Amino acid sequence: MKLSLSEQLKDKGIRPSWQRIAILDFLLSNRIHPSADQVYTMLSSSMPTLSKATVYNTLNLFADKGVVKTMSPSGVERHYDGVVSRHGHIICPICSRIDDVDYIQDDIDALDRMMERIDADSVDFVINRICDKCRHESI
Amino acid sequence: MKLSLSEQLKDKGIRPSWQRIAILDFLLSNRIHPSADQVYTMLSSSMPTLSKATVYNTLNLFADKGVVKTMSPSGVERHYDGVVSRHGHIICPICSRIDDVDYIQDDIDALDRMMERIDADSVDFVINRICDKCRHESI
DNA sequence: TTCATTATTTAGAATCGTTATAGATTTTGA
DNA sequence: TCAAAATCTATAACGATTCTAAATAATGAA
Repeated sequence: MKLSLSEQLKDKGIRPSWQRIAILDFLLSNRIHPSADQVYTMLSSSMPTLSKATVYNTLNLFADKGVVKTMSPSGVERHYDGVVSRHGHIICPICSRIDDVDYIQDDIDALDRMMERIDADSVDFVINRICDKCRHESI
Repeated sequence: MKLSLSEQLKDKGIRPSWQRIAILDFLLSNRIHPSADQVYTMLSSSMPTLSKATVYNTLNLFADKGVVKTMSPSGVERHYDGVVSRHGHIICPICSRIDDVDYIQDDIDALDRMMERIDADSVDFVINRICDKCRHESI
């Protein structure tokens, strides 16, 4: 059965304020791996009283509790992914665009072997690939 | 045969100023994956006129030319690795310490298969593991 | 419900990492 | 040797993130 957003947050020990629910909802229905600023900008039109500090606090809280994963493709701005099930990311080294890529069994086996060998808590791939848009523009 | 640092830089199209050589030398002889600020702080005692801007400029130039690799373990500060040959990184999710880990053939095969499949420019593992120091302190 | 307590949100200031600017210095090659 | 180009320096500016203190909202006991 599928849990509501509110119940998903409670499950992770997070009190489900409407701001938190809105931010999680945004991440799950817009899988664009946004930055905190993008989340704030895109939500503030429908939530005029939303504060940027709340967005940062919430995303940090989510990251702490494992509700989101973070990545820093450009190294200067943190981006957030609301989908925490196992999948990889293709990152464009030029524009820092992030796309999802599903693992095939081969990948999962390799990751599992490495986790075992290193005694790791988690292992992920980072895949660098110039995205189609940047590839065309650079011609 | 082994190239001097100066020749290594020339090979990548970088003019080998003594600041650039010193920064590359630091990265290669202190494999601590330092931040720009760490590089600046640790070098400025022996190079009193060194400017922080030079460190940032140089590290950015090195990254552009493929002399170093960058990573953002904590997401707020960029770190630099002077060793660009293929190897993985174990990152402590608590203190952001970065350690090297050599790939075994198995890993390399899996990475190569994934690169082929995705048409990627490069693929790396990101291995999360609480380091021994943090593991002990959390007891 | 009412009240006190605690958690959350807000706005703005402060901080920190990084980049931009402009002038000084060094290097290069004619 | 001298002009042109590249590099370095110091500092200002910027952008992302965190901190602070006050306001608001939620909770639970009486």
